[in-house]
Amino acid sequence: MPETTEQIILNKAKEVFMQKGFAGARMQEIADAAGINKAMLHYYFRSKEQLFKVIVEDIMQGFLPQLGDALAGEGSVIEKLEKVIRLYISIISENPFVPMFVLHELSQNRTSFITTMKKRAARFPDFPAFFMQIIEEQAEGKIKPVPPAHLIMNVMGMVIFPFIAKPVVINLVGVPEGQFDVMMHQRADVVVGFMKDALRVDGGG
Amino acid sequence: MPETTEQIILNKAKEVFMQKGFAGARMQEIADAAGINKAMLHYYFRSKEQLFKVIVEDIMQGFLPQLGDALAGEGSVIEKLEKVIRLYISIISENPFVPMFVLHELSQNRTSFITTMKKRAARFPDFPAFFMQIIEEQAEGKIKPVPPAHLIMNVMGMVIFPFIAKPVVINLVGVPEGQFDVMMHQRADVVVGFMKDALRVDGGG
DNA sequence: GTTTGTGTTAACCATTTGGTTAAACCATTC
DNA sequence: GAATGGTTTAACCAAATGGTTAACACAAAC
Repeated sequence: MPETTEQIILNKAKEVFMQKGFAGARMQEIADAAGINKAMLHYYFRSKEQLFKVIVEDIMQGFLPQLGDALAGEGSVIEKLEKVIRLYISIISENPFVPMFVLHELSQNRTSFITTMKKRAARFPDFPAFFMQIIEEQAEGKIKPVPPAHLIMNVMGMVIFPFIAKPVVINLVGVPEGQFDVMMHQRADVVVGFMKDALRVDGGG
Repeated sequence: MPETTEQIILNKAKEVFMQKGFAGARMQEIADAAGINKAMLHYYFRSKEQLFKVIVEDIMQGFLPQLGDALAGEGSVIEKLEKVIRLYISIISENPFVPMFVLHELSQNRTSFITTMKKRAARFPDFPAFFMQIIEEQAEGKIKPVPPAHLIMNVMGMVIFPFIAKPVVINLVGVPEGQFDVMMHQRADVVVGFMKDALRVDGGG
């Protein structure tokens, strides 16, 4: 099955946008990458903004529902957090540019994508429900009383930050480029362990 | 003492570059913000890249040495990490755009700033030395055996990530805008506690 | 009060960039 | 095989953008 032109554009545009950001990306570069004329971009997707929007939503569609699933099912808070950690490290490892891209564009609020997402997505992460569960387990003394919002910030930070900061880790901390991927491989276990140790209730809470 | 034109440019350019990134920033916008002619920008700083470079180095100069100091002095690993957490949350709170800016531009490696920094800076963070200390304390059984690089990634992730992800926290997690600043105020204590609990060696390690 | 040199401006320039147009291509339909 | 309609191309366009230039302001030096 030969890829359709539209698909080729979408894939290449995704690459370019993710690495350069909206402002840094050039329609000509996308066209070149896709091996087509620049006019085709406008034929299939009206404008740069339009193309960008489609891609952002496409990317988010690959991330948010999975988070929603992980938080929604059965299982204790710790089990769910472990699931989130392993899941996100895994999918980010295969899409290492996504976090920086999403967060950077979000910080420009060029996209009101979250509103868009919420509308269309069942399987949108239900944080209030998860926060409730956290509070309950903390009341039962099953886990340490870390404020829910802080807790998920801790976990998401530990998971996502290294990918965003890869150049810093390599150049500033001094981890060799090859070593980095190995580290990310071990990382799921490390973060899971760290999280469990931090939440463990032992002796005095 | 009236601000010199050069200083005004520097300050305004910093604002614009930090919020829009290099690619998104416009020389005209910087000129307008500074209340001067666009030609003045080139009079004082030759080119956009030049101006950008000066600003990046300026910003880094305000961050790296402090990290270096915190890691270098006396004190246990936990004490140093606590110092780092409190210090960085404090200075990032006052410069909330810096992390996203630095990390994004770094990911474009538009700047070889780290090389530049290393050359000129005494007080450049000495990670190898700090890693040694971590390994020693872990060998002595004072703290849990988390691989050093992972440990600082954990801490830096928990500290820096929330600022980078502010729009996500507000729109996705659902924290009200005003609440966010309050949370960041509490956050140093939360992260310090989380880190200590995770590193505590109790009963079985 | 003229010279001198820094600071400042308005006008201008070349290139880049997102976007458009009109014609050509080409498979399918009649 | 002519007509149809979606696809593709080359050429073009206007606006934006980084950068330059030549003249001007103006205080200090002479």
